[in-house]
Amino acid sequence: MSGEVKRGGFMKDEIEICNSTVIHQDLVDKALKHMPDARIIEGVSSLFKVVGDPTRMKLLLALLQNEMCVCDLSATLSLSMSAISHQLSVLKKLNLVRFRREGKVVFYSLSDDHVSQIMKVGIEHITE
Amino acid sequence: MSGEVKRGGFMKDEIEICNSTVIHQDLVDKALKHMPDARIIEGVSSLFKVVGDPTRMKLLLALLQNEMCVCDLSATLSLSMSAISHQLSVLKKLNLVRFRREGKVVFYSLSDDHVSQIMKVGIEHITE
DNA sequence: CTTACATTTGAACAGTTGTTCAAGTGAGCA
DNA sequence: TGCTCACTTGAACAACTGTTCAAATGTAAG
Repeated sequence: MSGEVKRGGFMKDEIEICNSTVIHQDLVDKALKHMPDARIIEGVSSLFKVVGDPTRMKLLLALLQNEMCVCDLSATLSLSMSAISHQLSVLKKLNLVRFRREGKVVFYSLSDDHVSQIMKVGIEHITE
Repeated sequence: MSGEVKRGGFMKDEIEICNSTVIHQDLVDKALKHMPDARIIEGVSSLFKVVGDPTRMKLLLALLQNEMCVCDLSATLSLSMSAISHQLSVLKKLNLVRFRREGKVVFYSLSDDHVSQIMKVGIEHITE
């Protein structure tokens, strides 16, 4: 279906995404020049993605106050322990929480204050 | 299927989420006391959710440098103009970007520096 | 009016996400 | 040893997300 002629008449193999002349090549170049490395963008956005979920944000906010066990968190968020545990494992994978076993109970806590700082900035900007 | 007997044999009508005794009621209370309002949590997490996508983050990073049109952004991110436009509409809905029409071209820019500050914090924490 | 073109919009689709349910660990205790 | 309990794990499933495609706007110019 409609495998038309592209507009291949150009000498440079240009990006076929924007199939017209790039309007402001200088701006594009400048934006690309200042664009952080792909890994950094990936890292930052996955960090934000984690806090971008209300459940995980509540978990982190709760742990900001105290070290807590899964059952406590379950009661605090009114969510099943399974759901909590799944989300905690996400936070674990991103190294945002630590855990410590004491008998049958597992206590979770924030692993550093990166997250709390980020949440603080977010809250400030929303509430102001 | 399998609508079995739950485990109804308990005397107190306790929270059915965490079907055992809440281990540390004091910690739960403290966490709940300091928990921000549901609206705030929702607002903050949706703000983070927006930046939690690499494409949108790149868009915002590009716009941090210059006001740019859709075609420029398309070339910068190597993504179709349609995809860019869809994501820009998400950013528009959250009031993170402004736009300005000049003839056939629409220029987008950051609507304030909330976002840039948040991205900066995120990048700092990842790169350090 | 017609054409060209930058952009927007809606439908569709695959891929991802968060929760639930049921089964599985593993630690303490009878 | 066997039971209870706090927690974890895997599968399943509905809901959501991001991109693509095709069609629609809206503006400028012929």
